[in-house]
Amino acid sequence: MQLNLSIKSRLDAENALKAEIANALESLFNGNEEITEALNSLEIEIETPKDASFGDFSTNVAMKFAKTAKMAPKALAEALIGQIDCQPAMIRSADIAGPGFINFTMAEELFASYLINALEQKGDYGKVVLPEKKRLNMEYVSANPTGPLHIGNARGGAIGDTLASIFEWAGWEVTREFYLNDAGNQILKLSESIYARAMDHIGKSFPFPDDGYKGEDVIDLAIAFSDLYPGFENGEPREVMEQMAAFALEKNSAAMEQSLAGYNIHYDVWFKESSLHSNGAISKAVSLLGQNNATYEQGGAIWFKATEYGCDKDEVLIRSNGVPTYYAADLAYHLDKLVERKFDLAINIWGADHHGHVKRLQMALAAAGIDPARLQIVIMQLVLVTGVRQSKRKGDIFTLSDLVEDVGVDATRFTFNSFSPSTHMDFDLELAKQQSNENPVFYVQYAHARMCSIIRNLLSINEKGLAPPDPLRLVEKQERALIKLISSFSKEIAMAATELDSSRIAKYAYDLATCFHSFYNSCRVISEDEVLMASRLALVEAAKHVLHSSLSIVGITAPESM
RNA sequence: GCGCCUGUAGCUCAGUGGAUAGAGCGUUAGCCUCCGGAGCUAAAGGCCAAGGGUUCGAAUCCCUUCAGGCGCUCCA
Repeated sequence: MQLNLSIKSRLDAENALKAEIANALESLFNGNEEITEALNSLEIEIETPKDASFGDFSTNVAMKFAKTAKMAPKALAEALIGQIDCQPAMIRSADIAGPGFINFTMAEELFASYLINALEQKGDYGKVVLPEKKRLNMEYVSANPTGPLHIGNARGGAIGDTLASIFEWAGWEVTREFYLNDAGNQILKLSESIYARAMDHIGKSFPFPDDGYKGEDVIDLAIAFSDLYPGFENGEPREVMEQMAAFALEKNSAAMEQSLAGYNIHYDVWFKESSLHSNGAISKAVSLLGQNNATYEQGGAIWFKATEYGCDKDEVLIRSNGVPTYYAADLAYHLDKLVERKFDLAINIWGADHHGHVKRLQMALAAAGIDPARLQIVIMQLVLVTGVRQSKRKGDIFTLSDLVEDVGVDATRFTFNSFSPSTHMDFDLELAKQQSNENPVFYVQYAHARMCSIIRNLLSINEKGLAPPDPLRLVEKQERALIKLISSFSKEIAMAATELDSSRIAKYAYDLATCFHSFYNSCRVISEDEVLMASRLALVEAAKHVLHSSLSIVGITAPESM
């Protein structure tokens, strides 16, 4: 048996295969300068054939390059195969199919190498080590502290937290951050709402603001405040409202932190918007744009020349009353991330109702001399709950805490991570509650519990000294499929990070569970054949590590029994 | 009116420009003397919203139209 253990995963194999194909093309067209030059810009793609019977990998390079090479796709494929070196540790055979696909069947030794690496690396299998550490700031939820977190925040939290873990697996150093909007008009509106409710509570009347916060939580805050500060109604209303704002901010942000902790989300940094107002960061940001000739004054306000940067209209940075807009604060905040704190990349998860802000913010960064690609925004479409959009300004909302209580953390996080962010989700609450037992998350967790059970059952035999596993014995269709899926884990992580799509990992975990259940039903692990038993046990162990890792990325538990 | 997102099985959703468009739920028929049946194996179910275009090849890229969601405040 000749093993090349440096090929640890599907990614490694793809890269080796690409190099092999590139070499073959090189030697095929050696001497033809025109074609050799075109080769430099050719991207060789490796795919999985639709049908496993076609082989393990395929490439369309012969079809793609046929025109440049001035050859028929099939003829080019034929010539290419003639140049490819079939080595014992890698490629076993290559053949042509359809209009000019080249299908590769890989050597058994390759799959053995995957499995041995997965067993050795255990819970670290699939982790990427970058040559140079990169730093990511991942900001998500960042809800206004004007009330409890709602179901849309639950989606953003699930997506952001999982994407953060994906980047950690992809080799990045990640800071999880919450931007606390503790300044601005909405806080004023909140304090007016509380004041009106508090007056109402003590039997006095005060007009409730037109677009005030009507939720139950505001009444609770008002009652708590009036109990704590009896006689508040004798104070100057504006001063009392300021006290109320501070009181509500503290209560609400603590409540948000607690709800998020109950949802298994923990932040490294809670960044206060108010700090940008008090430390001069906002005026610094605005004058930076001024220095770059990107602002002007009109009607007493300072404007950003956004149209010069391709936006629909110019934007106010400093109002005529001297108060900076949210926009100016957001610019200062992102300059703080990218300049002061020197993150290589900042990713924000925003609801679709903020999508119009994406270009404006990126262009303001550009005007400040920052590469706008260093800020990536993931827009998630809004969650509808039985046809009603969630808003804090109407009463009767369904909160994150309600959701966790009714549906559970695991099912909620798995569900939100099963849909790509651009899906307009309709969250059917009744169905989620009823079907929580049929939820796909249990199917995946059951697979993990089953793996653990098999390993437990074999523990006593294993301790007595089982024969060493021989991965080359794993030749059944289901065994091979499972090894291949295990080896694809790092590729899934890489793709999820590149596409900023957290849903890939939950889908992968589901596929892995399906693949394992299928293996379980057709291949018995416990067997008279001790080498086969040891080999299958090794496969189950490798699958368990990878399933456990993928569940931990999604932020849910991997139970050993259920 | 302008911009962003979406339209795929009865329902909820996947789908790297590639081969016969896939899952789950629901429907129907099977499967343990045996490692956990919260499982497995099948069947049925499709004009990929509509119409053009690009090319060896389009659910995927481009244009137009239709339908739905969201945005277009000196709000955040």
